Amino acid sequence: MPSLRDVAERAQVAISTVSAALNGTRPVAAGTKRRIEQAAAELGYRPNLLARGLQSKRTRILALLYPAPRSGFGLTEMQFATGAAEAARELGHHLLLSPEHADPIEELRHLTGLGLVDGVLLMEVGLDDERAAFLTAAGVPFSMIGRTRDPGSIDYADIDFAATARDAVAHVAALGHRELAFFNLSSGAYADGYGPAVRAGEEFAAAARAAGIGYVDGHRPGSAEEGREAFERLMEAHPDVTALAVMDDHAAVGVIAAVAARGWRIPDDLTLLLVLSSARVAEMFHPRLTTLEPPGTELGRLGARMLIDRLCGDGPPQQRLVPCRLVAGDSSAPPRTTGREGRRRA
Amino acid sequence: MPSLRDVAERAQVAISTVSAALNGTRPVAAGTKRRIEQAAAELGYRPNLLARGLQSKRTRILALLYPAPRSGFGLTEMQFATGAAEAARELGHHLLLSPEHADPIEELRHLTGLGLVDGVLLMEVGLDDERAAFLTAAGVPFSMIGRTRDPGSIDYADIDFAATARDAVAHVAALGHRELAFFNLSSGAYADGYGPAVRAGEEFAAAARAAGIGYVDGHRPGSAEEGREAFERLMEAHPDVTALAVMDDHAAVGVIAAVAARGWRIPDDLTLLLVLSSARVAEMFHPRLTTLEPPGTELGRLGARMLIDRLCGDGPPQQRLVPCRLVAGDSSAPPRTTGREGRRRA
DNA sequence: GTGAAAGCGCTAACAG
DNA sequence: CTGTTAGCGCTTTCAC
Repeated sequence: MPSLRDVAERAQVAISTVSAALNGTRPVAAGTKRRIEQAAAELGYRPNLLARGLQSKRTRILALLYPAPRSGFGLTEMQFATGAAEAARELGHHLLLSPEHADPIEELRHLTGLGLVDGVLLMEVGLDDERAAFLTAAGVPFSMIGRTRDPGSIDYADIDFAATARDAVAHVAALGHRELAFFNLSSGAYADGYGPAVRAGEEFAAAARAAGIGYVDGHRPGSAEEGREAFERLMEAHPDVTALAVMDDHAAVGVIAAVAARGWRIPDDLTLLLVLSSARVAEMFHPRLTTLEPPGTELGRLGARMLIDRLCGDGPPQQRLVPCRLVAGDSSAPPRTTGREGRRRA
Repeated sequence: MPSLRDVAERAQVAISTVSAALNGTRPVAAGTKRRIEQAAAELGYRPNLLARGLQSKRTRILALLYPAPRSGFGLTEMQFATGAAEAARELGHHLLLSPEHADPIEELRHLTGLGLVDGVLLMEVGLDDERAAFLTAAGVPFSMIGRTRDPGSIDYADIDFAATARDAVAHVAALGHRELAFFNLSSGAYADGYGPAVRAGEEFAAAARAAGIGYVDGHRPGSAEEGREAFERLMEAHPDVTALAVMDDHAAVGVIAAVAARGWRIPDDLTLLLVLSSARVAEMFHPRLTTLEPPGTELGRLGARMLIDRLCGDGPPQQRLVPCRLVAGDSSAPPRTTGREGRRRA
């Protein structure tokens, strides 16, 4: 690998001049600059990032803290990573994929102490996330995909649950539904403080209220079996519900089975929405479910970009909310008009 | 951040002694060593990886080349990344997630020229992969998840398609099936030289032959619609087929629809196997499909580990094949005994 | 405009 | 066993 010195020798100038010419750090005569650039090109010179980083205290490397995959982990989480990696790349940075284990704080202390990364990207952020508190205290630049309860001036990109809920409610309301039920994420799979579960729950309730349509929640099925049970209990207690929004993929499988078991069909007898699941998963269902697809790639990109912005200069905190995209499938239709016999057609 | 010098001052020894004590590079008196370790601990000293890398020419950073996600991309690819990142971490290394774009070779040249990474991990390896050729020529250490047509002495971890096919065939044969069909990956979604498609195709044929059961292939549906059509054509041409192995998730959706359309049920009238799809996807189906689940995490781990082995010392090339895990679902059963009316029960 | 020189934090000879 | 010294490749004063 050729170094600055090799370029300097070939161009017959001093090392510092080469550095200046290549980085534009200070004015260099046009002719000299051309000579240097040519020499660099001929030698295939690439700046050594380690040397540069050692000197400048900036490595242009970001770390994405990647929690150990748990149930419910899927495409969206992977999109965070790929989106962040792409955005980083476009902005001349690199992305380290840093798996988290038993003691996130200790690992964070270690990682940031290495001098290897300029900043950290947090995902799967809890409402009271200790990592965020630690990084703030340690003065390490970071941004979040998701957000804590009170993000203060921390940069973050999160799902706009209010808009998502509004869109979902508007979608079913437009079809004529007057009674909507909501199955939240299981309290088992996620700690109770898990942001998406809390926020989605609140916002769906608010959106339904604002739209003046009936609303039932309280169920939190986390598996197909629980989904089946939840749906049966729902129909017992609230037979007038005609539309259902489900957060958990597996629960949706159970709901579909339960619907079939009572001789009903989707969408004729029940409008089913899958919330926070990717369209790719929705396509696995038959009929294809209407989905509120989380903007995973976009959030990853935003998270990386705002972190890089922060590293470069400091502006005001960037806090972005992006709604899920409603992808209409074949699981939404006007409400059934009778009880058990299915919807009458005109 | 405290440096070696700070530790040296506090312990009243020379910098090089601290380095030696902390790295075990050369013998250090027990007492001195203890003093040094204590000083380091008190200061919270962390070695600066940049400085170390600059000097030692080893950064302990690996790059995983991550192709732009395309259709058919899923959990398995993510598992490569998380598995590799975890294994790297356990072995004291870091993993850079490096997205690939238009010109993989140029990007590879760039990445390796930066001096940032010690080695490269390739995934989605083609039978004639130009990246492998480039890295070999450039003398950059690398390993592959997947493999080229002729891997020579390159380290790789790949799926054991022969064992996978054998297991799948044995599974259906044990249930009593005598006629198996195989739907390969679409030639559209993947270039014709895509290893898994080619190898799985060959090995399923071989396994069926070896087991002495009838075998039909040639279909390559890449979507639900194509899956539906393929199944109908299959049943027309080969009405005696009772078991079907499908490589593409979406095609499986179509097959299931087609099965239902002709009034059949799974598994009573057709045993359906999903090959190379994660159990998580299989659970989305109803009934839950029997799956041959690719060892994504394992392959990622192996890939990282063999690369690190290669970087440390050089032994013989490591070439590992890992079979898919057969996860029995509710889509396999003994063959139907009659044509259209479904299986008679005893 | 350009060059010489110091030094980022570390490792690895080489003396002692 | 321990200290001194010389860089790794780069950025950055500071003279000229």
